[in-house]
Amino acid sequence: MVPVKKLREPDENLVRQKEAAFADFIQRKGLKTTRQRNTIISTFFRLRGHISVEELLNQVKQANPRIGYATVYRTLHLLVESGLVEERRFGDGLARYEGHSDVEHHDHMICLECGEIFEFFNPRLEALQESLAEENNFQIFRHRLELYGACKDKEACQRRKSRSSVAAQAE
Amino acid sequence: MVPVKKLREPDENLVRQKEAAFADFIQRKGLKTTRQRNTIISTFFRLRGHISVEELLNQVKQANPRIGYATVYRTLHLLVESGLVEERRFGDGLARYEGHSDVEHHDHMICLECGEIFEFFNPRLEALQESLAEENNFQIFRHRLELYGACKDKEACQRRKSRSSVAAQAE
DNA sequence: GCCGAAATTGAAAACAGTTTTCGTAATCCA
DNA sequence: TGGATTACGAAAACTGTTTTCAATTTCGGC
Ligand SMILES: [Mn+2]
Ligand SMILES: [Mn+2]
Ligand SMILES: [Zn+2]
Ligand SMILES: [Zn+2]
Repeated sequence: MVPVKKLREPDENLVRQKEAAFADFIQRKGLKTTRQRNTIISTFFRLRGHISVEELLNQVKQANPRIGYATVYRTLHLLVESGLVEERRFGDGLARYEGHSDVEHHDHMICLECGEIFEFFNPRLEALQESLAEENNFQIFRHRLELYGACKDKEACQRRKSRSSVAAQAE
Repeated sequence: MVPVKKLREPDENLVRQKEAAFADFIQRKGLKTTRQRNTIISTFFRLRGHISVEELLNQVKQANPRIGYATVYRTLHLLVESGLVEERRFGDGLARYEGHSDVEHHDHMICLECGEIFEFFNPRLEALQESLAEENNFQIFRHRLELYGACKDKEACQRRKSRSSVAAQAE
């Protein structure tokens, strides 16, 4: 029931498809194709999970060490604007990015002990939000739902939980 | 059905109760009572809504212009630590604080046009989250649910919505 | 291919919100 | 009331992100 999505290995075909979609976007906007942007997006799309700027830059530098933060930030903004990528913030002060294989919306459970992030989607939950909004005469554009807690099945997370109590949330 | 909470005028008795609770907290921690902290907390508890640090400092300065950012930040941390106040972040890059008359948990709807924030609580929604977590062997410590959108009943918000499309979310 | 306007890059500076430092002042218990 | 301890406030530091700016690259038209 309501399975947590497993993070897929990025599918090479899908990656190419996205690269093409981004190229389209760039062209439509009258922007230029550059070596750096190509490096950045192809690196990004081949990563999985919720990637921070620093993580991405580190990977990118392996392909081209001269690429700097500014270009990565700028390219991520373009990716978001293109709709191919979503920005997330889970309260650790870093922006994280995910470019999902499927465009589906989903929500997150974040383990405060091991940092693992589970993704889930539940239609009843979504519908309930809609109906609550409706009742208050509110029109939802988007929402965010994050459950913070601990993995129950990992001894490590349960062990740590007992001493460190609830890890403080920074930002 | 599932009423949006109206922001109450802070009740003078409740405010005094909280001031006392904070004094207790300070004492239990072996900290000292200071004029500045008293000014800050009594100002804070008499405000309503989701207060930013700058907003609070502005108010505080009316009582004592010599109080600075550092002390306000430090006092807010203590308030959060005491459990009397919660920190919120709605994606505009500012921390906001609320000290609720009732300790109840609640979630938020945020109008991206006029900035108004509605609070709501729905037991079915909460229960559904629990059961989803259960299914994934996840233990929830806390969660955050925010619905971003627009007031349906304010012409201004509907008007603006049509041109500015969805306001971008900064942080 | 070459020109040149327009876009892009990268290093460094700027920014914004928040935290820390550090010298001075206030608190409060023995 | 002495004096160890805690707090204050201004300014500096910090962090993640954005902007600036001079130099480089792109690309449509010749
Ligand atoms: Mn995700
Ligand atoms: Mn609230
Ligand atoms: Zn959802
Ligand atoms: Zn809730």
